[in-house]
Amino acid sequence: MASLPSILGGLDPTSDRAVFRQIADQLREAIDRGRFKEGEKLPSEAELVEHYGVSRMTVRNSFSILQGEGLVHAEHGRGVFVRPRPPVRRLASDRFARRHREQGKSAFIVEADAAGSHPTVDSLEVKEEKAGQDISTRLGSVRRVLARRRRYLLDGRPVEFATSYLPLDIARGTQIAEPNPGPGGIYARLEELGHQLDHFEEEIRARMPSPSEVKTLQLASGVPVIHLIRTAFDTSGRAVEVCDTVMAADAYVLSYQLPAT
Amino acid sequence: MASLPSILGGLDPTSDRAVFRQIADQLREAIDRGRFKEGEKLPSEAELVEHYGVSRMTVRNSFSILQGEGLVHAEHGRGVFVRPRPPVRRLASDRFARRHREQGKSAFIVEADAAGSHPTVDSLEVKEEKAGQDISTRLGSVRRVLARRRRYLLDGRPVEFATSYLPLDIARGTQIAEPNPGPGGIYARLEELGHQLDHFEEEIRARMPSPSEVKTLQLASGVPVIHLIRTAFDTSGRAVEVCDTVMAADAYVLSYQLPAT
DNA sequence: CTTGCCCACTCGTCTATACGAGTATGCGTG
DNA sequence: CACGCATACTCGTATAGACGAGTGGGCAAG
Repeated sequence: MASLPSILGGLDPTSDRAVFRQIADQLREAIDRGRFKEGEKLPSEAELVEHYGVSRMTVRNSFSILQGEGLVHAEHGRGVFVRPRPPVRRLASDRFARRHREQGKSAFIVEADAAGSHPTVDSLEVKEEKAGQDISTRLGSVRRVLARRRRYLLDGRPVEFATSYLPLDIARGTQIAEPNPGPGGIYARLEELGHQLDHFEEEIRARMPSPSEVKTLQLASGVPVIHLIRTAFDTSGRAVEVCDTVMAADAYVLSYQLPAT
Repeated sequence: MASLPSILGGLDPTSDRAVFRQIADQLREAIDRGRFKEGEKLPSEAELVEHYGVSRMTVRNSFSILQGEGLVHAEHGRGVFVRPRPPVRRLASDRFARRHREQGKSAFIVEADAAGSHPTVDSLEVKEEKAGQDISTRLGSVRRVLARRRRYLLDGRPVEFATSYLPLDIARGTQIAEPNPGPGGIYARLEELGHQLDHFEEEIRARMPSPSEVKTLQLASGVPVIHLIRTAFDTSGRAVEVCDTVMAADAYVLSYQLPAT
């Protein structure tokens, strides 16, 4: 690494911009310009204290800004690093097309394999439970539902946590209530049970994660989540499934095709 | 407000959870339980210092956690407040349907009026410029483009900043290059120019805002942005427009309909 | 009564210090 | 050579204090 003064400038005492913001600005710009590359270690707190002639808390304050922006992450005992942009998983709007369902594996496994990643599914939980207000409304005022919870990982990194809710009168006693729903997933089973799927409705929000989501998805600070709620409708117009998904936003790009008609 | 000890508990010195995290946990839980309501003022730093018997920086540290989660926001000289969840704007996937285009006003104005909000559009800029790498690729290797920039506000609050890029050979000299593109917007003009629209492609990402986005959208800390890139294709398969939109995530829910075929 | 100022309270910024805990390296011992 | 420990360096947590600046209410002067 080049010497600090050659990368970072000095402070402007006449500026009304707070010192810790000025430091954050300089570090951010250096990162943007590629003076610090992805995964690279930034100068230590002590070095910056020395360089700028400020106290350590001021430097830490600067780092905390960059952390909130998702630009860097600190590792206890090692240093502060430029956060690498992880490879993203693209979700195409045709990902539930029937033709993708004919094969054996789940959509997640197939896609990940194709992308050369190592996919895993864990924390599988299948149980009957009371539907929350929102789920109940979306499914048409059902009281109890079958909930299928699972977490998806790519190369060991959790990227998505999803829960499917199905009305008991549809799912109870079927393979949908089993941990392994069989080839083509629960959508294939639903169609076999006579619920020909007609269309899906997806609602998308983005927000900062709750503490429990941070834990489940092992999220770095400064990484939002995408909250997707999908409702599946059969040809009779009935909502047959609601899938509530929370995704690490830095791992996904969602893609949709809209007709212009 | 009830007395502090009745709302907030004490600290657990035996816990290995940091004190400032314990305080943040208690405040978060109190907010979730509704002990502090939306827009309500939290106890001041001094009060919490007194209640917990810790130093002021520790309390501020707790607040900064909650701020990062988007739960609270501080106002200089006034206090720390529970951040109200603003009314959200729903974007339906049929928002570009031709029938919505026949009327005079823009989609944004019509929707906002219907929702009882007061819509504004400002920072209008229309100019020719060099296309960036990404835009150029999406439009099919064009070098220069017409860029239309505008910011949308609801009841005075900025919620969205959008830039439309169009190939010069299509847009130059037409009403599309005027500040006011006329009734139905640029999509109506494109169709009049013989570019019958076929479909749109939308890419969605979520991330923390850059400092300039924080400024433009007046974002509170802990609010991510939704980054949407829409490409419009005409019936010949040509990309005729790319619209790059950055939205305040707390102001939007995106909604899509997908066929199951 | 109105105006304007003062003051108390609030958060914002910054310093200086202390100790704890995780990481990595190198050196000395076996 | 291999192992283990000491040590230096890193960030994490917490204290105590100081001054600045925005807000709002009360009080005094006009």
